Amino acid sequence: MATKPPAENMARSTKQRTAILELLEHDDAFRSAQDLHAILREAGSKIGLTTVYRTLQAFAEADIVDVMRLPGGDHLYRLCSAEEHHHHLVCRSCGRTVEVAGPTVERWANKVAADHGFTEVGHTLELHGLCAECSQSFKAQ
Amino acid sequence: MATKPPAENMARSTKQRTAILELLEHDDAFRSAQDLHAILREAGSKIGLTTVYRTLQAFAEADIVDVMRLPGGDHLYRLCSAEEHHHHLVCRSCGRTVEVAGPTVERWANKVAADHGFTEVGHTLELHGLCAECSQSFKAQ
DNA sequence: TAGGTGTTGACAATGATTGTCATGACTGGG
DNA sequence: CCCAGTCATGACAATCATTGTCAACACCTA
Ligand SMILES: [Zn+2]
Ligand SMILES: [Zn+2]
Ligand SMILES: [Zn+2]
Ligand SMILES: [Zn+2]
Repeated sequence: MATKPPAENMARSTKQRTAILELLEHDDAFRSAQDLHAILREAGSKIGLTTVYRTLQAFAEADIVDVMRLPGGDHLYRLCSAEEHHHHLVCRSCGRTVEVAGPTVERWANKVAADHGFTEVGHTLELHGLCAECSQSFKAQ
Repeated sequence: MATKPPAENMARSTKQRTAILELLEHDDAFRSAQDLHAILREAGSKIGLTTVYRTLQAFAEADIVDVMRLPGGDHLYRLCSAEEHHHHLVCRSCGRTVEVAGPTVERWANKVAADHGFTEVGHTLELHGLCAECSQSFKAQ
């Protein structure tokens, strides 16, 4: 149950990985591989789409980034500060994301699972809505 | 905020829809469109894959079935008894599913969202583990 | 029973993700 | 500093669930 090995398959440090990491550091919303690729190309990088996909996957395995799935099924990535288990409150308009801990939920989940005889329980939880700012914009039509 | 119109686009009753519905009625696990299609063909039906997809979508829109997404991104469907909002406790080995209500979670979600100035909040939550039976099998190696 | 319309199914198209593999970029040792 | 040994990259092909198309069909009702 320990945290995964820090960097399973990230032996070397490269321009591409650095570039992606830097992008993520200046962004508090979840982004897709395609988005990041587009941004990097826009900025003049010759990075390949495949590389972006692979790098993001590696980051995810190493728990360097959090992954979330869009209703459509696409993967989105975000650099998260919290080291421990947490969930996300995402603005469905601008993408702004807040990390939230859910001790209440964790307890509830464990109890429910136990009550039904389940073991090895895990869970996925995500909150989505309109952030304060976007709520305003919408109210003002 | 009322429940969606019962049957937006399901004007007629057909053999295919009946067949799919019947399959779902005798199954308490989530199944994919492809699974259901395979089973129906197996049983001699000439139903088309496209039809299964469309029907399942329609059922989902009409809140006749619940949808869940696999880590890989595929859609799974299940006929649910509870009419109100609920979540799922799924066995990741055999797929057996239990419906659970989560008043605690609902309250928690609303509070967290409000604390951060978010409005129009919704959430997705799912529990997965090993059911009592599968836990046994695994323990017995 | 016949017509109007919702449905079907074979097939093509989509599009994000993954596989391939020759070429290029790190890094540690000499 | 230079080189070999790897690991990483990127252009391109391949997957594969899902969606789009559209002519042939099946409901249902008047
Ligand atoms: Zn949690
Ligand atoms: Zn916002
Ligand atoms: Zn359900
Ligand atoms: Zn089970």
